[in-house]
Amino acid sequence: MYQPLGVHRLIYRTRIASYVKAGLIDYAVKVFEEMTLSECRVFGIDYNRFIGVLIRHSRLDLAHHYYSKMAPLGFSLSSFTYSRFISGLCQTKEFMFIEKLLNDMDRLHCVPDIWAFNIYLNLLFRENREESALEVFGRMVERGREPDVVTFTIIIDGLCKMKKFDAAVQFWRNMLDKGIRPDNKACGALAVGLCDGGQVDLAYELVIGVISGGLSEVSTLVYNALISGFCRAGGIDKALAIVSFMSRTGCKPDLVTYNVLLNYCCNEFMFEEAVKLLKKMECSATEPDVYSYNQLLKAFCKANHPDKAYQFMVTKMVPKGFCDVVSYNTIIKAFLQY
DNA sequence: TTAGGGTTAG
Repeated sequence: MYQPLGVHRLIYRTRIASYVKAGLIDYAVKVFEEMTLSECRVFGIDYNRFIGVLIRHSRLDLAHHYYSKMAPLGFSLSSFTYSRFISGLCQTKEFMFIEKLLNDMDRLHCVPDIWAFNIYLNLLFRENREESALEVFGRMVERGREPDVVTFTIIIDGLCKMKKFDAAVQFWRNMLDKGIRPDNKACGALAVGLCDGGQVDLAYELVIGVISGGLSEVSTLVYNALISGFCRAGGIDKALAIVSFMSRTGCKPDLVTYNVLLNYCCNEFMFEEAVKLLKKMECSATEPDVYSYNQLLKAFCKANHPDKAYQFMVTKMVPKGFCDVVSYNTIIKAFLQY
């Protein structure tokens, strides 16, 4: 009986769609394969849709396979599918193939979307391929894809981790010049990054600059990074000033804020302040944790009072279940040195 | 459907 090929094609498509809907990708693959071997023409759109499905289901090898089959037929993917393909390949770190897809897109004059670029940039920095990352950034700008706050955050974070602070700050300024408002994550990347590298004053200047300029609102984490940075650099006054500043902006100190300050007091033999802080915590909604108690334990030991430390441990820490390997190591070391 | 992870101890 005569049946036009269009009907066959429709049947194939329907079968594939129902298998995909049911999550039976292997069956869908079989039908697609059958379709390509049959007499009906398989169009670019069929490859596009099916490769899209394979990418969504993380079947990247198969997606690769069909991509190489479709190219000689003169078919190409849609810009959307190319972008999803690149994003997917970032999970499997297939750099060579990503580059091939980028070049293919160039030839077709289509540009990956912002997600594909950001995901790729992030991968390159995670793999310490800073030079390639900056090249990709240049390529992105050249092709007219405007970087956004996520792009800049990835770059700033990556550069700080590589200790390239000047370059990171340049990108921060570049972002502001473009009128992009740094959000909490962007401020976090810069604050944490610069403080880790000992550039606390610079971190403070840049981050507080955008907050007091009304450009950004940040979370406790960002303030904590700065507070901790100043405590480590011996700038307790600045640290305390940030604590009152954050409270004024409606951002309450949390457990980490208290612990950072406790840590400072205990290292600097400011025993009374430490006890006061601990009591304040015990009375507040922010109850101390094992970290907090370990700070006090350390303070007793540093003051050459392992006996008092032991008392503190037995009466205050053990009943609350707040003793860990750090507590025991601290006290054992103290008794050995006593 | 699609992304940025990062603050405190011995």
